[in-house]
Amino acid sequence: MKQKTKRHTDPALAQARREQVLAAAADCFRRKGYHGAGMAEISKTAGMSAGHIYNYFTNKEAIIESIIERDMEEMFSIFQEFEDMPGDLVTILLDGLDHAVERHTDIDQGALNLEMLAEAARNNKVASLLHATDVLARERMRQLLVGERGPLKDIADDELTGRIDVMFAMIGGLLLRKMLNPDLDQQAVLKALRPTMKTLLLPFA
Amino acid sequence: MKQKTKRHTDPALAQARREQVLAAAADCFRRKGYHGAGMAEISKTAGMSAGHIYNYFTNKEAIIESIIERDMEEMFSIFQEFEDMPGDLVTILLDGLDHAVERHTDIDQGALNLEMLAEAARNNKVASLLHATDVLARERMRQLLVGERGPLKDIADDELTGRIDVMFAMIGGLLLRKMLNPDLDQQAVLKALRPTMKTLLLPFA
Amino acid sequence: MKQKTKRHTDPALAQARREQVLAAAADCFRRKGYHGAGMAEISKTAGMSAGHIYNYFTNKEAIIESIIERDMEEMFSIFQEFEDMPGDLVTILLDGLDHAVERHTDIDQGALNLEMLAEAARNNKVASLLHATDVLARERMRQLLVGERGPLKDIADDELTGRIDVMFAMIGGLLLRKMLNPDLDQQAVLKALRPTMKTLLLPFA
Amino acid sequence: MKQKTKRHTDPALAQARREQVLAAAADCFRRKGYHGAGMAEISKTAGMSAGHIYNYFTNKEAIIESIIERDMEEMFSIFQEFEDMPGDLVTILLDGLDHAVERHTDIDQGALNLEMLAEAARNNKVASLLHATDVLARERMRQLLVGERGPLKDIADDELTGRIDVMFAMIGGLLLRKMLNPDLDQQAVLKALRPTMKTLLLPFA
DNA sequence: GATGAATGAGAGTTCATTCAT
DNA sequence: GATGAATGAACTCTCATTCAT
Repeated sequence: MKQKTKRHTDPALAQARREQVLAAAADCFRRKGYHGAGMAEISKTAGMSAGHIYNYFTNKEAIIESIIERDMEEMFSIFQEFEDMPGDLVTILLDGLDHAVERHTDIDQGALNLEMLAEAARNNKVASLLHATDVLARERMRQLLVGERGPLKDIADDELTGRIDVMFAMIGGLLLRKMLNPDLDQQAVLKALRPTMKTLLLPFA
Repeated sequence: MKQKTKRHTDPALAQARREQVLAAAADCFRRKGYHGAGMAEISKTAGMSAGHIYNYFTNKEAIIESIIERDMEEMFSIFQEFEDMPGDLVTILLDGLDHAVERHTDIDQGALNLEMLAEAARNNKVASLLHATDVLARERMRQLLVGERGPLKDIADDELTGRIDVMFAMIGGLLLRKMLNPDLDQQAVLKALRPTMKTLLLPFA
Repeated sequence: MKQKTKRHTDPALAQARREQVLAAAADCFRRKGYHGAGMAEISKTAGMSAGHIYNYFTNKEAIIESIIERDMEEMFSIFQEFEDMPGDLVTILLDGLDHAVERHTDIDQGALNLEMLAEAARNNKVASLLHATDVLARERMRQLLVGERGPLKDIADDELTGRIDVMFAMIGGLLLRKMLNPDLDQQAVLKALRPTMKTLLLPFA
Repeated sequence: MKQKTKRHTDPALAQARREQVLAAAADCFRRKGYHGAGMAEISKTAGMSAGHIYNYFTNKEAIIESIIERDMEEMFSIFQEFEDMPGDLVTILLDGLDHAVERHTDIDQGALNLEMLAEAARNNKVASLLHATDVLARERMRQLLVGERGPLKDIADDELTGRIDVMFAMIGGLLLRKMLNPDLDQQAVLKALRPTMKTLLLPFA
């Protein structure tokens, strides 16, 4: 429901317009929040009239939904990268922490993510999308960890579940840290993060 | 700006009224979010007229600001408890995880906290309050860890900084986990969380 | 659903405000039509802010519904008058034609009635109200005609049905006549109308 | 104003296009009403782009005006039929009632007619067209009734005027009846309608 | 001739805030 | 102190109309 089914004669143009809107909306949501940003402001940022946006999105909600879906796809590509990398998985994941910290301490993206989470608390569609995304992310992670190359092939299922949630909490929590502590020292965080993640990636003693 | 400077003839009554409003507002924000809850609903929940609220708070923003201040005080009392407990600090902190998980997976409180964080991205007053609270919380934690009974008396300053941020990220991140995965298994999380926190509380090998 | 259930401290004031709005809206609908008249215009005509109207009516639709209900009540009082009058019913009804013509050639009321009928074609709630009103009106008329004093006690049921519909068509149709022929001569109409109605009120030869 | 004065290179094609639009618009207005039907829907129904319609009609109003003109012509052809029929005029007119009832209880056409009448209350052009049509219709009827074969050659002029208005009210009113009472029994109506119309077509006793 | 992308004014509605009582 | 009637600006969304192609 997040994209108008309306046919456009020039699909490339339509896609370009859609992306214009998504970029503008993401920007506005970051700065003003979902409710704080009006369609007027979004349209001005997107460089098109407010009315025209409705040729590409059924309503404001559909815009944030599309943004979420876009993010979802991006997340999958990250998992794919991990899966495609050769070598020891623990090493790969620990090395990946640098990027993860980078990504989760981008204050603009963080603000946007918070908006989406806050919106999820009162908008079922948004909540469903986020839940679905999370289910898939956990599943991908699980398969990574118990797969052929996985370091946790032998642990109990619910222990694995707990570990994954704690990993995600830790990484996702960085976003909150950056909001609450803008001076967050990434290098210091990484130094503490690596041994901690290692604990989670290997069987407990 | 969060409290009217207006003089009230009966300061005790005024204080009671303020707390009535704060409790009602927190309740409404939890259920509907900051933007979703209207002054009408808050006033009904508080058992007083909408207009009357403005005798105690200059506007809606001032209400959420006051709620944050109240929460801040609550957090300090938790640190105080840790400090007052006798025995081994690592044990105390690890035992405290049960309560921490409990507190951070309360979905209503989580929704409210997310609202406040999201609001911080665009409301300077809210941001300042949260930042100040966080500075104090980190400081309390630091003193706990490097204090007389502390397990990390000997590590470098910036390493300690990193560890604290990761601990806070991990605990705070649980809030996000619960929002994204409402079926979160608290016991499984605790089982993974304890060894992980222990890694952070003791010098790395 | 046409009246807000919201409690008002001063019901008399509330009622007065409601009537202010209804009068203003009826006026605007007459002049501009239901769709042509905006809430802004109605509120200006009513002498209150647009927002305030929503304290008394849930939405614009509820306003036209209330107008219809008001008209419905007026219609019943007219039937009541007929029923309360002593004397020969045929004479009473024929004498009532003067008022009927008067009422149905009021061009403002006519315009408003047409709006309501046109709106009924696309608004189910309005249609239901009008249908319900019409059912009741036909029933009242039927009881008048077959009642103790009625002139058509002995005719078949479906003949009676047909007669009532033709009577109502004839009277209601005057409204259309006045719209199409503003110079309509009321006296001339009455001269033709009386014998015609008499034909309908007495058994056919 | 109802037709663009713009010159078209192929007038026949232009005329065809105009009729395409009129047919589509009439269809849409019937189903959704004048205000309920958008130019987008009309253009889709007409099988041409919205913009192109503006090459044939200055605006939406011009479309309904043209529809009225078309209907006007249709009405005249009905009178012509009566005039061309041989035999007793009273019989012809009474026999014509079947068709009249049929035509005036078509609920879609009725909705369209109501739209036009309602529109007349606020659109002078529409009002003028309808008035002019009505003048002509009354004149045709008058000539039928007082003509060579007419049954009312000897009655006073204003009595005739009144009778015609009542006849038209009765027939036109059926449209209202059908809107208010969709279950209207056509046969029962006809049984009551014939004697009533006969009363109007013959000198009063 | 024909398209439909694009506009922008204006629609109905909500809600934080004010103020007379 | 307390009320809630009243305001009005801002919101999302629609749609007749224009115009570059």
